[in-house]
Amino acid sequence: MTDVAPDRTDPPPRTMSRDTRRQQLIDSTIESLAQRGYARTTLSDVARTAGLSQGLVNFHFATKENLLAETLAYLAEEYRQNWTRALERGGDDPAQQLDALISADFDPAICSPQRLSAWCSFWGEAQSRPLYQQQCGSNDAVYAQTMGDICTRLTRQGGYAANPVLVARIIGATIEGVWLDLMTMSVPYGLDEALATVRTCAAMAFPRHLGPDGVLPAPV
Amino acid sequence: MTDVAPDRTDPPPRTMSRDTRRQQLIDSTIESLAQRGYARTTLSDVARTAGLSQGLVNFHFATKENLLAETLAYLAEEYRQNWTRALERGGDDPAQQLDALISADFDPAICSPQRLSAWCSFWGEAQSRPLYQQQCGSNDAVYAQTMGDICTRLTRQGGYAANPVLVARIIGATIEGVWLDLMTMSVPYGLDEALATVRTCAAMAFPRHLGPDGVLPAPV
DNA sequence: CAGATGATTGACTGATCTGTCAATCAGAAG
DNA sequence: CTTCTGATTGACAGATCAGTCAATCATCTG
Repeated sequence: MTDVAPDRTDPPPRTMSRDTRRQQLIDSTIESLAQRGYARTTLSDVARTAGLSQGLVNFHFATKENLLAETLAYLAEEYRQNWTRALERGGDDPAQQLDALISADFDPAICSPQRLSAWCSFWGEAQSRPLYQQQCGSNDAVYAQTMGDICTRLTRQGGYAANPVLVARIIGATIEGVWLDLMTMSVPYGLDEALATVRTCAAMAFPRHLGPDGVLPAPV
Repeated sequence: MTDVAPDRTDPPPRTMSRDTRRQQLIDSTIESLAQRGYARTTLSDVARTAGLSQGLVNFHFATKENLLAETLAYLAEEYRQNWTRALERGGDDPAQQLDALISADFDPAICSPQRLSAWCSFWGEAQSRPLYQQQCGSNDAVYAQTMGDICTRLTRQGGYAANPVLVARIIGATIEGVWLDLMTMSVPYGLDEALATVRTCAAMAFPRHLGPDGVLPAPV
């Protein structure tokens, strides 16, 4: 909850190792989730992947459940920061913002096979674990609200007829569906094609502002 | 593989009990997956839910892995039959067929919270289990191909400009994304609103044939 | 160098779960 | 009624895993 990102690093060399180890173990957890799935991920796996002894996992995270909860929190925060920063770079134009939001979701750093697999592991278990569901849900709600606001402004600005909340839901659902495609298809398409797919979806809703390759040049 | 659906029931009373038990245990497995998730589903759970002794699960399915594989096969077949039959009732008109395919995916029998949870459990594990991945993937490929064909015909017939394969992918992704919404949102919208969302997506692609409430009356 | 603090190890424990199996039971066949 | 076949039970063995803990190691402080 309090210390997700490794901050305050430079001056004191004493506890630096603690955050390093925690991050190392979280990384190993993500890797193990991706390679072996949630059900078969053990603390021994995580420790071995990190090249550490298994007792250390309990030392730093107390319980397995806590390790997994903090791993999910890390992924959620990483994801949130990614689209938040992309949005800041998008300026004030809603079309630019919408495209920034979409593009951010297919940033290779966020959308790697490993990350997608880890996310999917949590989705599969979240349904029966209120803690996970809450963690996924609260973040998604903020994202959906942001997407809704952007679509509302773009609809108003461009004089579009469709219900912007519904359009935002469609675009958001398409993003999640394309993610699932990237995971479950035996021969998935690439990130560029995934991005083009969602952009095309957005272009169907806002054809005078967006195209399959991003924001259109001249809004007249 | 061979006997998924409970057929040949009436005349011989001898082995009827075998298929009954198998189906009973598969139903219990789905229930347990939905309530406790994949990782915490045990053979004892499944047996207790079915009101049977735990030894019986191994007697009928040999291994836990086999039970889960057959449960996934049952879900996949149930899903396949649902959209296949809906498509048969859709006649030859591609617009009718597309709407039938979309509607079928939100049939309460298929799209219940329990079924969605069970599916998501398998998705979460499928990444690391080739058997599951293959089973999910092969079915999805047929579905995607069918959706692609229908969109191709509708595009040709209606003189639409967009790439039908891309449109089919968008509609399919939206369906999967809406499913995820139904699972992960703390306050999800209803099946009617889910269906309206996907129909609106299809209407953006084929505005002269489809609307938010289904097939439009007059194709002129 | 000596002492203190915190990180690290790996063996161990207790609990849980899967799969086995001998014994039992129910119903059909003779 | 007796026999036979297949379903069913529940106890059990073997394996795995999460969490504990005493001992060790590294590093910093005085």
